Amino acid sequence: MAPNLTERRLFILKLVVQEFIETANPVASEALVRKFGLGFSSATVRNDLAALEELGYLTHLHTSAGRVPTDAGYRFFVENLMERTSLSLVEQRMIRHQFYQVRGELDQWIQLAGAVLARTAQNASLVTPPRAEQLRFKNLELISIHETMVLAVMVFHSGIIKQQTFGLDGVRTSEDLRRCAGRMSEALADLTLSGVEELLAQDAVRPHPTFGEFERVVIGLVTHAMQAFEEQAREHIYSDGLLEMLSQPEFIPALARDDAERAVERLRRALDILKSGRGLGQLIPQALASEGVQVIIGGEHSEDEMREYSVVLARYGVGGAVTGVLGVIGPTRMAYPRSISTVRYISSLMSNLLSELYAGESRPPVEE
Amino acid sequence: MAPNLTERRLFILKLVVQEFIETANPVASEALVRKFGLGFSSATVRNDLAALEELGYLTHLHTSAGRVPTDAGYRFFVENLMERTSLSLVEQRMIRHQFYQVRGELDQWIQLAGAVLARTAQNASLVTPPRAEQLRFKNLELISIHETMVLAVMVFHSGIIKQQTFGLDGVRTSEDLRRCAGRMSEALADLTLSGVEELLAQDAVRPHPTFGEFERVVIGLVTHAMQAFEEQAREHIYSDGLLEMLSQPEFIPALARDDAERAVERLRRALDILKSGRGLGQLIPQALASEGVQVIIGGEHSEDEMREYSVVLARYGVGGAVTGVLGVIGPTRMAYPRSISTVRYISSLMSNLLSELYAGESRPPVEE
DNA sequence: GTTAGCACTCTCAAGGGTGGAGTGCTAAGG
DNA sequence: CCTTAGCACTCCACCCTTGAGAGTGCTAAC
Repeated sequence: MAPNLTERRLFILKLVVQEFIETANPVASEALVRKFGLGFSSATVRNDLAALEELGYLTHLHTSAGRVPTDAGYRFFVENLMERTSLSLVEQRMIRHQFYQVRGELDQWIQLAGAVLARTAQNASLVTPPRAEQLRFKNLELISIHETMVLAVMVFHSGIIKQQTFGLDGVRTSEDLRRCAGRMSEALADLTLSGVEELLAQDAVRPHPTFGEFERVVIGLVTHAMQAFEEQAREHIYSDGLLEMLSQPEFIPALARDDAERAVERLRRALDILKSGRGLGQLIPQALASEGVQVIIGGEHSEDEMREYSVVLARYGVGGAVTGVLGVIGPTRMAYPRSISTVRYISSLMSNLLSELYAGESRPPVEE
Repeated sequence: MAPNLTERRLFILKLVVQEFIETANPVASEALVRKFGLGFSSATVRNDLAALEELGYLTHLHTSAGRVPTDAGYRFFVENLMERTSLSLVEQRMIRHQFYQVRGELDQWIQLAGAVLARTAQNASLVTPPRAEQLRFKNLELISIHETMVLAVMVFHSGIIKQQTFGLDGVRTSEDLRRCAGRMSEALADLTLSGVEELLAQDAVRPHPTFGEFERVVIGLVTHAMQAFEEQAREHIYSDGLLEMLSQPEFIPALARDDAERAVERLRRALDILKSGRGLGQLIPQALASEGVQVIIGGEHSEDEMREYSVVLARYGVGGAVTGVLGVIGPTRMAYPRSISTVRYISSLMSNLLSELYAGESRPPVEE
């Protein structure tokens, strides 16, 4: 800690950050003294504020404006000043209850997690589906939709399902299809993508005794589906809470300190980020490789588009087996303590649910 | 047609609407004469504009402002003045090509339709998944995830799939599960929701000979899934193109005639409508029951929230069997000809794709 | 090191004036 | 009777000014 950071200055920094987070207005020396009944005068506070500005933790937009935290200021706040809180037990219980109501429906969890994150942190949320690092084939079913049209349902370990329809050359009975599906299921069981590809390659060299044209088409289909999935899983990000984020003053022209113009421009930018995932860059893979809650603040992003946003992320999942990332995204003036505790809670809740699903053993109840 | 609607007045009305749609600025008499080289003076145009205003097709916000179409004006334009155009062949081909690339993946169609609609009409889009008016059970598969956890995959006619995991009391082998699934598949085959419910009810009165506790749990699961689906299908609307809609001047404060405030308020409203489907009211069921492209303009909506928006909708699907709705939503100042032709094209394209899938017979190629 | 006092800076909101755009009306012309 | 030129009138949009208020930075005294 820098030498000229006295106890008092730290305290004042903390107050400034908290106050700005709460009110979204630049905070003035006088106001601090008044609001918190500090035992020293506003002139003293002014000196300290100037010192904190010198250190790079605060700025002000013009001479007669109050102070505003810089990214470094938020960072310092998050690392050293913030009190580590948890969601209230009531909130925790309400959240658990909601998850209980959609038990068994994995894809609902993701949506629910997104919605709860957004609502609780009052910002946008993003969730990636849990992803096994390697998809393993489990089972195949072929269902005739009509004479020449077949629906293939592929089930993978970890409960992921892909469906795909395709046309036939000739007509096949359902019995025929069922037998074929059984045969294929056996042949492909437990294979990963590379395993399936290998099988296909071998078959090209020395044709498999029981495979016909049809079987090869199906294997091609499976390969395609697995490839598509691996690709898409890397990309696809579910997001929610635009409306919640929009209720932040940064996006409300009347309240925005600067031009109304910019409020909307900001909004467009935010939408773009959430929709395309552009700007998130390496954040997701990075979070997947880390433990605990990651906080990335404004200019710390590698992407310039994110200069005005902060992201709070955490990994969830069981062991190294099935993992995803979830988090909150919002303006740098974000209620970090709340966002962090929300993300932490939801990620551990999701981890528990997943481990119940996959390991059959539940961890001790989530507690903070 | 009202008696004092001369040829010329109709022509002028058409020009005003087109011009306003294009520029988003109130259109002045002088400007019309200049831009289109009309063979009569601005004073004449002014008289006609006044007459058209008298008839309720135009307004102006204050004495010295140009004319703006009313909802009735748009309506008249759409019904009587607009030229019925089609998408260019190049566009049609590009769109077809994109659909070709995701052939076989039904849920991708929906997303693609949403994206294409939005991009082509430069507004937000909404698409409901194709829905059979009655879900019919086809097939069930039970897959053991681990000892006490089972994944149920339910397949319905029309290729809809639902999955649900659930816990077991005891341990069961996969062989056991498979047999059970086969038994259940047979028992429930081709039943609708009410059929399954009836079966369950009968079983309560006089227990089915081959059903055990486990079978009853599974039937309960199926019922639940079917109920959830029927409920959700009614509700769930996929939407896209927020960004496209945001690029309309109505949402850009600098260009909005009125306050910047309102541009953002409008936006929040639009987001809310798209996310919750609130405000769409009876539109979807109505569109499902109609043929052709429906246009609902501003105040014609039953819901007041939609006063500033128009919706262009069309049903798609095969016969009465599997149908959905897709369309475009945007400010009343919408490029109706383009929106309508886009919606018409995409809906007939989707219908073709679906009929290929379900009927095995393809309609003649889509052409306008 | 702390504080009171004060000059200075900058924003924000309100007021007033001006130019321009566009209409509505009237009276004259075809 | 329809069309048109001319003109007064209205209202917005923009600019400028002004004054109040907020908050700082500095200085000198404690």
